Amino acid sequence: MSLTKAEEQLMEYIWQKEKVFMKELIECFPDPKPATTTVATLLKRMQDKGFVAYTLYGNSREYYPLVEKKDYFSKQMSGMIKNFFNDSVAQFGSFFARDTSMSTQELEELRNIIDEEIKRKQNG
Amino acid sequence: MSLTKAEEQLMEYIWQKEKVFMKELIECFPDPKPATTTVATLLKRMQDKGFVAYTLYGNSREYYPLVEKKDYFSKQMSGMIKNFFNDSVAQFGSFFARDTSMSTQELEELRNIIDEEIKRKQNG
DNA sequence: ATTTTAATTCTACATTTGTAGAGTAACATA
DNA sequence: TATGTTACTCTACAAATGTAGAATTAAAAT
Repeated sequence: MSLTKAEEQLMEYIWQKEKVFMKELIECFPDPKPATTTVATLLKRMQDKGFVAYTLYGNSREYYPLVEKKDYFSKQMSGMIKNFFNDSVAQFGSFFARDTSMSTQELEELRNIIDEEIKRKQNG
Repeated sequence: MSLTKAEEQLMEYIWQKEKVFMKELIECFPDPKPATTTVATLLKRMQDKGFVAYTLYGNSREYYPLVEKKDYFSKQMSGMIKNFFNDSVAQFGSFFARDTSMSTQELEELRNIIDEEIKRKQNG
């Protein structure tokens, strides 16, 4: 199962904070901030889906993610790559380099990252 | 505005075919195929959203995309990058290289693509 | 102990999305 | 031209989503 838009937004704040009480979460939102009940509903649904859990402190809960951002994101990416690029990561990469408006500098930075990654994989 | 999951699936077929009649679209789906009315509804909504248009041939319509796949996809990516990577393409690239399960071969392929792209940009 | 405050649950409701039946219009053909 | 065929529109409806009021519970403050 996957997060909806509203849940995803909230999840992003949770990932940022690592651990967080509802009150703090609401403060993360720009005005107009959602009602506490709205956030509570989303948190509930996210628990049901297995994305967050909490530790009880007194009467309030400190929420934390059960799914890592990178795993969630990877899954999202896989989905897109599957749908749009015939399940070929390379085809996607090609698209990404060509058709995303990256500056030369950004491209070079990316190439360096990839280079390092290749080396890292070759060594161990 | 953006496409829903079902619309996106349909759009993918339209992009593949470039021009297509509803009948052919339905054939694209795996069994169990959706009812014609279902596809018709989706096509209608997609027209309203400005994603497809059609040419009339007799009493039937040949649909074609108004939005290019790469543009649509770019926008999707931008959204994700904005949400998950603080609007930094490089940060995304870094994530992509490190945390997506790409083989060394795929990474090398990607590096070559990026290299070419850098050269292309430097020349003209 | 009583009041205040804050978090959680229950319930609700409008909107969006996925899906399709029934009816209608137009075309093909006997 | 009557009849079947196909595509489209209108309408409908269940499920998912975004949002939040009312009631409840529990902690905190006085």
